[in-house]
Amino acid sequence: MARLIFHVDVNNAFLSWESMYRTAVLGEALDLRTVPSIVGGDRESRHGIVLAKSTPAKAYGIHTAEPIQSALNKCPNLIVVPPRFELYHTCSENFVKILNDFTPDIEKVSIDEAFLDMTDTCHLFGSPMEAAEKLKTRIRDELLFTVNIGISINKLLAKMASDFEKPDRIHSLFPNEIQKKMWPLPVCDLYFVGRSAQKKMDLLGIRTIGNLARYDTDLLVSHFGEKYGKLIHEYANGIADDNVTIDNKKNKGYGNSITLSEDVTSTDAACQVLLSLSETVGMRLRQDQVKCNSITVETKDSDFNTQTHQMTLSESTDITNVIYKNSCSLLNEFWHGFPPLRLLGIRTTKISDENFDQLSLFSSEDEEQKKKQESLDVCLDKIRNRYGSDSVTRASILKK
DNA sequence: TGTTGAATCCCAC
DNA sequence: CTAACGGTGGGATTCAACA
Repeated sequence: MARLIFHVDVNNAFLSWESMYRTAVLGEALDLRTVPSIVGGDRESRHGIVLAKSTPAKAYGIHTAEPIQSALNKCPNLIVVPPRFELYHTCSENFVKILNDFTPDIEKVSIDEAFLDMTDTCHLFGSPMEAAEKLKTRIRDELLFTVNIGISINKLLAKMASDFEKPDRIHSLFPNEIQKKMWPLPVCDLYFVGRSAQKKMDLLGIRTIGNLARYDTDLLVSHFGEKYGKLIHEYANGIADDNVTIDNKKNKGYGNSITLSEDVTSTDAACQVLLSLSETVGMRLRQDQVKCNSITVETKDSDFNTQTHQMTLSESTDITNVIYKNSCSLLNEFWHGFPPLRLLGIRTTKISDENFDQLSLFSSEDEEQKKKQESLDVCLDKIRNRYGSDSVTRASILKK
């Protein structure tokens, strides 16, 4: 049975929310949306990239995720404002609340976009266009920011449609419109065609989505592999068999990484960072009542070369100290102070939600030790939840 | 022959 | 003239080890 799918995308999300807040709440006269402006990370601590741009900034060729310095070179009078993540989360929650009035069948893709399966509820609001119009208007009137809405029969086409002309617009992309509306677009506009695939396709003379759609499937498979070759060919033809899945998906991994304000050149300093990362990752595992059975340590050196090393654990864990100790030994396997490290990260995978304790093959002494560390984590979690994450700090971090 | 683990690469936002 | 360069999560591919 044919479905009706909406993709709703907040226009320039962080920047819209920021300027909405500044004008409506702080009473600032300037609307950042009307001038070349960006929300950007802190350059002092080396987090200086573009998080969101205004439409006038985009006209200067400024892209999301590019270095702020590079953006400033393109537009010297660019206005740069710091992010307010708590605000954005609130905006996102309000956004989803309104979506919920149109269908319960919502898949939130990220902080600023969602798929809606409107198949069963659209009739309550009129035609698909009328329903989208009502949704868009409610968000604009009540929340003071604009969205684009894409309408089609599957997620891929709906998403492609929402990316058409912006802002504050509704577009449909039904199968009979693919040739006219989607095929003329550059191939890199197609979902899942990133930098690498685009480069390869350029060499093959594939410039538009239409070129790709009509390209020989077997030839694509030979260049891009069985899986990806077929997928991308189907996408170019608007074929995607995907359901809107209501978000109860569980994480397959939990990770944290940080670019340090200064390169690290000693194992002591590096392990201190790993401890802090172990704390946050461990806390998230315990919060979700899951354990991990594999740990990966990631490094990025001063030349931006990244490396990862991983290990499987003998026993699943959610204990901060176990994650910490193993992370340190992983790092010590391949790094001894050189080259200087710009970034450190920990990622835990092989997640299980077993609520039972696996029988230990080890001594009761080890069991005792484990129980102690578990209750230490429980205790620290409680204190931090009640009094804030800064209320307790490891002595080893204070020493610095 | 097929599976697993580790390292790397790719993609999205 | 060159540098400026985030964080999180999902997945595929490649290779070696192993069953």
